[in-house]
Amino acid sequence: MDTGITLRFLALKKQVLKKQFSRMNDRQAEAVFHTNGPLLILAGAGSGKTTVIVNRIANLVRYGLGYYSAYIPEDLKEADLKLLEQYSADSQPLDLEGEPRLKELLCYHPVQPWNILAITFTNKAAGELKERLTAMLGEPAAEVQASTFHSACVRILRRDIERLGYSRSFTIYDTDDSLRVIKDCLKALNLDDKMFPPRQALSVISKAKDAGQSGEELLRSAGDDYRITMFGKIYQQYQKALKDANAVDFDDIILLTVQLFQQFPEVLEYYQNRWQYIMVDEYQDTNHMQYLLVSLLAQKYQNLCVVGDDDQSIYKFRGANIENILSFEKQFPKATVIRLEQNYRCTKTILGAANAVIEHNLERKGKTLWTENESGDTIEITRTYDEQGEASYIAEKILDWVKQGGKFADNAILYRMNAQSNAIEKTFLRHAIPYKIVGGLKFYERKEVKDIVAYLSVLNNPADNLRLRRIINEPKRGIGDATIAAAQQIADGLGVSLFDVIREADRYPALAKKAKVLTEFTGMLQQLMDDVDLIPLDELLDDLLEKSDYRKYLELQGSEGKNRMENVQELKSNIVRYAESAEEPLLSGFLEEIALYTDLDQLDEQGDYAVMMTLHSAKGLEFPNVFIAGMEDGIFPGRQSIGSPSELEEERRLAYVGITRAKKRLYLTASAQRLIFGQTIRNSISRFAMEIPEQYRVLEDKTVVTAAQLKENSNHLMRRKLMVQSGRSLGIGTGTVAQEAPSAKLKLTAGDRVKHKIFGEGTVLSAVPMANDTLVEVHFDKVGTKKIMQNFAKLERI
DNA sequence: ACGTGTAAGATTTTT
DNA sequence: TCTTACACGT
Repeated sequence: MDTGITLRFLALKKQVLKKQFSRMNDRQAEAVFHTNGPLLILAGAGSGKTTVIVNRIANLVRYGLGYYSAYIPEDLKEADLKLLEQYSADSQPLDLEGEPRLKELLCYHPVQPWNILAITFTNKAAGELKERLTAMLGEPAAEVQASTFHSACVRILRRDIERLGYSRSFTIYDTDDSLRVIKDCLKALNLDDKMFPPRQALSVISKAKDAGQSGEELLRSAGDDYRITMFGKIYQQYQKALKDANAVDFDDIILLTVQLFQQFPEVLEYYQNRWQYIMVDEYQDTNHMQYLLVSLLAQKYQNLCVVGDDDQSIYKFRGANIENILSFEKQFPKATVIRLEQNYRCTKTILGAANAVIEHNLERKGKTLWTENESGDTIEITRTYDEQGEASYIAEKILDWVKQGGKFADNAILYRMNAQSNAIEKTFLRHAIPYKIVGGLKFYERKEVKDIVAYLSVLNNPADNLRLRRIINEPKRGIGDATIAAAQQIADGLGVSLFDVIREADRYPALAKKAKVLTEFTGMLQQLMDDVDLIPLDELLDDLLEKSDYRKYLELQGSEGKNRMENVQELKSNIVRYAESAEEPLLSGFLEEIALYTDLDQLDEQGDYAVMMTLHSAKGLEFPNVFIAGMEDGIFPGRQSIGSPSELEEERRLAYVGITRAKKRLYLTASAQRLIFGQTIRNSISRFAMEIPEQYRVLEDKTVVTAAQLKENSNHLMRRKLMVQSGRSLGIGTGTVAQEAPSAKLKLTAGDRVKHKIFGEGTVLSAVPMANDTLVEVHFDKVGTKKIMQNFAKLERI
């Protein structure tokens, strides 16, 4: 064959394929066309990393190794080149099925979608990835596995955990459950929980698990260190409790999977063959065990692509090991490294600020983002007198924005800790700004929801002692601590579960007195268990509410109970939603889903709400306008981090994440004083704000309070008392949608006589329209002159 | 066994 | 400021 035609073919093929991904810049295209071998993509904020992942998968599935392959199809003819030429300028998706010859020319070893595993940080990210893949690839996208580390591992464990001595119906314990177990262990070991704070114990155990250390190994490594010895004992006890309850914690999910792979090479090989192409997003936030997991899986084919940004590593406190990304090239010597440094999200101003701030960190790979976007508005740094002033400032800016035709949903308010949301929430309520809070009081952490989930968990896994004890006397059945302790003792003695003991309570003299209630209780559960696989899940929930008397119990609680019932109903609609979406709805499947669920996952784009969340939750999101509240030394960076250079760097990375969430406008607010944990503290402006070069920012000082504002503030206090807690009802971790929009505009003028619920009757002195309301000054006959917001106080004219 | 009251404690970030 | 734990009385 003459070489001219083959060379022209290879060049033309590249051209056609490149055109297929013409929206990629050169670096991105390089990442997309890289197929085999380890690949590290250092992707800066807003550099289109999800797009790259999606396109890379699409390329693998559609064209396989086609781009770089020197393979020449059989009987290549001039007509083939003509065919390719036809498409060489066309970026429309090619119809490979409709043009078989085109497929032969362009594809080489296309990858089966089910051979691809994409790991993301949150379920939401996994969902988005799938959505975008479906848009590009159509049906085959469904076969690609996109999930979090935890859900991928749970699926693996569901198949094979019996090899490790657990049963397949294992329960997943969240942090709260784990803490309770630790507390029980401390009691059993006769240890003081002040000497050994449960949280600290849990963190020690978590670190040990990340290092692959068992309780015994921790104990052995302790030497004569008393504290570590004790933590080792707690760890042993804790792990035994989990295993007895057939439960795993978050760390176990990863650790056990790794152990499964290490101890059973045939299982590992199965998954190595199953997932020949692995992609990991947010690689900077993986911990050591996750690294181990990934390297085991990728060992055979070495087709591992990790995407991350060392500057956005913000989970060190949770064990994330920034080393994973910093030394990827050492761990995978043949790795290709691609840097994505063009930012498509932010204005030049915002990006300049972000770059300048992060440059103060020493521990980094070092990269500088650039953008072709416009320079945009200057960053406003505003210092207010107190947190109410801060909140009002934010509210004002948002109302301005909306008045100019913008949406509430264009705005995000980010803060360092959830406690800061309160002041902002109240102010938004007052200004009728609709908002949603992500995180904070979580839906699945509410007592009534946890109770019902505990019931369901026990139905699924009767060995789950912890959850059984949670519900055994909820609602009250006359089964007290003494009875439970006696039963637990028998259970421990016989080496069976608590459930098995109380089910046959009449066999044990120690339980004789309570045998009737105990067996009634287990009988009730048994009836439900018999139905688990027979009736729809939502019916099961209804039965449960009746048979357990939980509904009755809530009904006796008046309005509070009503509220709780609403949350239970919300749980039920979640079950229905799950049953509709799952291929095979199972109780265990539902429990698994909610165990790995976070509030972030249900943040939807529908509805026009301003969003409030912590800086951590904001990772991966973007908004036209971003407010970062509490830009103060002592808050952000937090007090504890100021002494430690490495912690300070982590805080600075968090600042970097926050700043780069903004597409158009960035507002930083600091308060001269604020009430936190019941104490007033004074802070100076955050060093991070000051690290932004002056060319990008303006500083505005609003700390000087006018007399009118002071009065306004005291009115707020008064009004707050009137407000009671009107909100706080809606389900699923949403905050409350601002209630009533300003009611019928009653125009008041000086001289009008009005009536107020508490102050009685009075005469209007002045009325000044404000944001969404009117500030009226009224001289009340009995209590003198007051300034009030008209709509809020529901003034009536008489 | 259960409900009430008071005291102490805790507050970073979360799969 | 808010929640949780424990002690007390019933």
